[in-house]
Order: sequence, then C-alpha cells, then structure tokens
Amino acid sequence: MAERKPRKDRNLDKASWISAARKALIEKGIAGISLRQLAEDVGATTGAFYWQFANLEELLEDVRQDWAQRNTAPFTRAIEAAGDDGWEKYLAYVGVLLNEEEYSPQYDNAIRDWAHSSKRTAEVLKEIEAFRIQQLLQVFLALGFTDRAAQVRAYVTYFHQTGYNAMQVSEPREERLMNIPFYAEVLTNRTDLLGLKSAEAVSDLFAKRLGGA
Amino acid sequence: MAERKPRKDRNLDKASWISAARKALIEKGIAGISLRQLAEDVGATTGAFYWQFANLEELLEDVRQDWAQRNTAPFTRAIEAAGDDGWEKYLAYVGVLLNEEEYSPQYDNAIRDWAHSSKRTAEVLKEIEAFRIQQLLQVFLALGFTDRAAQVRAYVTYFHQTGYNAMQVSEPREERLMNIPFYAEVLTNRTDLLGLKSAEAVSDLFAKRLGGA
DNA sequence: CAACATACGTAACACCTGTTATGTAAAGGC
DNA sequence: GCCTTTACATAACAGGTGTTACGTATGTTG
Repeated sequence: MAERKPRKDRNLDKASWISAARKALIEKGIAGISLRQLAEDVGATTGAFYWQFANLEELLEDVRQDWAQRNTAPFTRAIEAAGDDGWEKYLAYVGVLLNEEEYSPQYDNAIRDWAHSSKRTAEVLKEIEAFRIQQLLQVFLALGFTDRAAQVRAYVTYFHQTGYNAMQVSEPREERLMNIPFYAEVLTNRTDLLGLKSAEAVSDLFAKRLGGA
Repeated sequence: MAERKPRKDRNLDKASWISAARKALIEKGIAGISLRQLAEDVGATTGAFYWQFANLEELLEDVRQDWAQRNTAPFTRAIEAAGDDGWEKYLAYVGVLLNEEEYSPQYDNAIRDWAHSSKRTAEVLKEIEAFRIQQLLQVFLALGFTDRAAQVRAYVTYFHQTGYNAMQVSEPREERLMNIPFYAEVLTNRTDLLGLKSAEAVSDLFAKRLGGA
C-alpha cells in the first residue's frame, strides 16, 4: 500500500497536513492526532511528513495559527462592515454566529480542550479571547452602555456563546432562531426583535443584512 | 521501590484510585490518566489496580459517577434550602458558584473535554446538564418569568457560567464580586444588588445566607 | 503449625506513539 | 546519457500504553 504515484498527481504541501490535522482535532480532540493516521488521510506516509515539517510540534503550531485566523476574521469583517451603530454591530455579530459556514464552533471547542494540556495553546487561546471580548465591548459601548455595565454585558454575551458551543446544544434551527429576539432583549435591553413572530422572519432579517453588506 | 508494606498500613480501596484519577483528570485531562502514573500516586503498582477493577474502563465509569454526584448535589441542596422565593433561589445558586470548595468548575471542564472523545462520557454529561438547566428553569419560573422568556434566561445563565468556567477566567476575587450585582440585573432584571458598593458588601450577603440555611 | 485465600508486586505481552536512518523513484540540469 | 536534487516510502528504534500471567508475602482459619 501507499504506492508511489507519478510526480504530477501529488501536491503534498503543508496545507494538506494542516487540513487533515484540523479535521482530526475537531472530530477526535488533540489525542486523536496521530502521524500515521494523518499520513493515511493525506495518502502518504510518516516519512513524507518530515519533508514538510521539522516535527509534530511544528504542524501543531501551524494548526493553532490556522484556528486563530479562521475563527476570528469573520467576526472582525462583519462588525467593521456594520458601521458605527451599536445595534447594527450586534446584529452583525449574531449573523456570523448563525452562519456556521463562516466559522466553526467545534474548532473553538477543540482548541479550548487542547489548551488544558498545552501551555502554548492556552497562550494563543487567551490572546484571541481577549481580542474577541474587547471587540464585543466596543459593540456594547456603541449601544450606549458604559463602564462596568458594558464590560459585564460583553462578558455575558461571550461567555454565553462559549457555553452554548461547549455544550454542543442540539436544538432545531427553528427553535434557535425563535430564541434570538429573547437573547437580544436579555443582552442588549432592546425589544426591537420581539415583534418577529416566526423563525423565517428572524432568518430573513439576517439574510437581508448579509446581502446588503 | 514500591516495597511491600504491612497489611494494616495500606488501605487501597476503590476510592483511592478514583481520587487519584479525578486529580489527574482535572490537572492533565483524560489523556493524562495512565495506570502506571495512578499506581505511583496511590503508592502501588498496576497489578494492584486489577484487584479493585476489572479494567481501566471500570474505573473511568466510577469517575463519571463521582463527578455527577459531587458537582450537582451542592446546587440541589442550596436551591431546595432557599425556599419558594425565586430571588432567594437565584442568590442560593450564585452562592454555590462563589464558594468553590463545594464544587469544582475544573472538574466540569475536564468532563466536558473528555466527552468529546468518549461517547459514554458525553451521555452522562448530557443527562446532568439537562437536569441543571431544568433546575435553573424552576428558579426563573419562581422569579416570575414565563414560557420562552424563562427558558432563555435559564439558558443564558447556565451557558454563561459554563463559558466563564471553560475560559478559566482569572479575575481578582474583588472584581468578580463587584460584577455580581450587574450579572444579577442582566439575568433576572432585578436591581436589588446594585446598591452594594463594595466587594465586602456582596461577600457578606452570601456569607449571611450560608449561615442561615 | 499447616493450609489456604487475600492482596498485592514483577515482568512480560502486544500495540501504539513520534522520530530517524536509509532506500528509491521521478524530475531537472548539463 | 549521466548526475544531482527532490520528494517521498520503508523499516526500525525507543518509549509509552492497557492488560495478563505468575510469583510471593501477609493474614486468617482449622
């Protein structure tokens, strides 16, 4: 097995290994990453791995950076694009959360798990989370909250989302959409969305905003 | 090493192994649990282990049950003891969260991590979390919220706490105490605690309640 | 005092891990 | 056509894992 293919048919670059590692990390946790398994996934052997990376740790560091980029950029883009209005910024944030093709909550979970056994991962995670909370703080300041009130609402919003992801809640999408107006009321004190009486109405709101941005 | 001690000096029961496993799980995650390491911790060898347990899985199942009991009972006790008033129930819940000798958020984290690679652990976790959220729902119903509003506030409260723990936030205790009135306002809409202007005043409130129960 | 069950310790098994040394087929340069 | 470099595959090494077979000291019973 693992027969040698003609040169043109193969393109074993770093990205292939990172992609396989990301997939394994998300599906089975950091303990599920094994060189032999990764090699099988990319259709190569462990020997090939060491042509692209000095060692496993080098790949893992690339995975950390891959996560930091993939799971942060979508929020930054959306919130910036929403303009200066706080309510628009909040809706943009929720919009990214709902559109899970843009970012992966499971990726977040896997990194957080990994951080418990890897100092370096904990370091990267801490840095990114501080950035995200700071980002949410700006949203709540733009919404008119000040000082500790804004800080606490940013915390509740982020912690709530983290907890929701960590628990891998499996509620029907309709249920999730119907809850959004209520979450918005608790977190921002704004009742704007409570008039939306169907899941479709909520869904449309964010679809429209995505198109307009 | 590992010399044979006189029979009277040793008490290698299941609890010793469970305790060592709990410690290892919390500190290093499920991957950090190794039979040889556990044996060293309890001052025995792997051979001794198989006298108490049929295999590793049997110990791990005991650990799952250990967690379910330890990290749920304190909340049940406190909320029941608080009587029928919703506000008192909420304060009792927060009181347990603050008094981390009663339950271990790190234990929760470790179990949640483990659940990502163990179907059985995920099963136990899911069951316990459903119970906890149901418990919080009763608190918010007692506070006067109804239907989806009560449900959403129970979710936000639990998810927020889970996220807070998962992130291993390292804020000074004074900071944490000062935030409590604001969290209470966001989650319950009650402003009762906003008058407390010092960390000590918040701390006293819960100390008094603990004594009175 | 002898016989027996209890409660371990010791050592080995098979399997898995990251890593490395070495072999080798393909591509490019002269 | 030869030579060198590239890009792998193969196989082995050292060290870790759960598990098991077996030896052995201790405590209990007759």
